[in-house]
Amino acid sequence: MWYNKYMEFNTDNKMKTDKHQYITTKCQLPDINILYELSDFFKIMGDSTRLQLLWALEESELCVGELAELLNMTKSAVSHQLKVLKTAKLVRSRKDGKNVYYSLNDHHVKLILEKALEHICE
Amino acid sequence: MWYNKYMEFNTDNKMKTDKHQYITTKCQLPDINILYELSDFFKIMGDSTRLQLLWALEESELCVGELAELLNMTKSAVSHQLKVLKTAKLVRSRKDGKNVYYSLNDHHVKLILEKALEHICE
DNA sequence: CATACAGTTGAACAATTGTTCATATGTGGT
DNA sequence: ACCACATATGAACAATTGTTCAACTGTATG
Repeated sequence: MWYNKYMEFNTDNKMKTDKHQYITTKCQLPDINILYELSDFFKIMGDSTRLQLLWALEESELCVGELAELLNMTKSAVSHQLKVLKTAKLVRSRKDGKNVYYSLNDHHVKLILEKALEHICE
Repeated sequence: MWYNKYMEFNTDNKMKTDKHQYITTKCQLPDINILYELSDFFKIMGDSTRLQLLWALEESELCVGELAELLNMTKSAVSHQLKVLKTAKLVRSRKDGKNVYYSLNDHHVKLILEKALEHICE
């Protein structure tokens, strides 16, 4: 007989299909909603363009054009991805004349990247 | 004038399109190949089904049927995802009669999940 | 006001993804 | 040998994703 403290996982897994709007609960034992938030977070990190943007911004704030030149991409593509990162609250923006400067918004991201790097590098 | 120590980012970004086979380098400064590996890792974590599997296996090893019942999924779907996790070396398997038992293969994963949880929970 | 530049946006497209279904493989029991 | 069960596999499908392109907003400058 097997038993597992996370047995209550999918008491309500219809939520997944309709773009799961989470019930915001305080953080304790990982329930299914937390896992949805977690996977959404990892989904955002799971793109090399976005990781490049985050790495670049870890150094200093940069505007869209600079980032586009740095990563050798169109401004449009960069802008699209910055929007994703901003919606996820991973970056913030500051307008200065014609330019919009982006910078990191969350100190956790760096820590997570470091842990993941340890994993990759064995 | 802007400058950034990661300026050499995309000296060779054709590698991205053809499913980037990485040049395995020892871990030091994050170069573009490391970022590809990182994003591949996050991609795998970026699915709630796979996260559920990992969480469940953190407790104890389980076989495919048990996991399927636990997550309320078909055995086929579970098997497919376990294969993804195994290919990524995040789980390992052990055959016992008709059953195949899966367990976590990497201690880093738990640490990363914890860091990410801290981030989610603010 | 006109122009040039910086950034945003939405539609379109190809590419990738996760699940389902049907089928195959392998194991133990009778 | 046969059957029942556990798992794996591949094709098919819908859904999601990232980039490109063209058009748009906004700002500075002449």
